[in-house]
Amino acid sequence: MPELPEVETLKGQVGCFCGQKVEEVRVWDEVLGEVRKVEAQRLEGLYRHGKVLVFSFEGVDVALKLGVTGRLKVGVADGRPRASFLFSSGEWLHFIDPRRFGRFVMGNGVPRGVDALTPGIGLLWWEKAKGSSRPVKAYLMDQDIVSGIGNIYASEILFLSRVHPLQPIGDLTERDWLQIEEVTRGVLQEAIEMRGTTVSDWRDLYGLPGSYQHRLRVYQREGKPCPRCGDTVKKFYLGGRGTWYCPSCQEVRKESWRP
DNA sequence: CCCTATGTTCCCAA
DNA sequence: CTTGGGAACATAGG
Repeated sequence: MPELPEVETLKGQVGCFCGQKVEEVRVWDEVLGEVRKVEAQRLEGLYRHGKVLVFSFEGVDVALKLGVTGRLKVGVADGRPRASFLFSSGEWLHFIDPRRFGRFVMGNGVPRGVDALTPGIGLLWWEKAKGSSRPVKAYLMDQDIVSGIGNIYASEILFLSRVHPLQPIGDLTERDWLQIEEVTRGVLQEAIEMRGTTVSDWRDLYGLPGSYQHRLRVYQREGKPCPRCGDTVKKFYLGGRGTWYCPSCQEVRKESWRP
């Protein structure tokens, strides 16, 4: 799951716990034992940086990294929680995470790259891409440059930008990057409005799936027709991750001159 | 049994 | 130094 739109969805929904005190913490997976420190503390605010949701308590910030299958559920837990929090309203907030890659990081979580919804990321991408031959898909997913984009949205953003996933980033122009920024913002905002993408585990705070999966153009659509030109969507692996694209719409561009 | 899967991090090699 | 591949983390599902 959890890329930027899913985490933003949770942030909005968890907002109802702001101002409340944590009456009790139950830890079912001792790896997460440190999170007991929030007991008896008031939740003062919530913010999101990339894929990380930060709970700001009176005395400490707790950054939640959801990993692959992490999610939050209010009320009755569907699945076995790794940790549960009782708030003063009497409601439980459960952290469910079958693959157990998620973590609570105590203390001021160090922000990494710039959040993907920050205006100006196109120019940032352009500046940092100069002279590099990295494939653009890996670059969009590099959380140390711009944080929040994962495997699903990277594929969709590149399709809508008409850029091949293997495109060397140093050969893209300023204009290309500004276009990619615009597409990125559009995709992420639309996915937030649709409460994220449920292709397997993702559910929102109330246990409901998102609906952006119905809007996917290429992700996990190998062999199906491209929604723009009708050609067949292809798949390959990049960095161990499935990568989908339309071979007609997304061609690798190269500079006309080479040093 | 085999393969795949929304994330991150580390090691190794070209 | 840069980049890609693979493994590890751990589990579920087709």
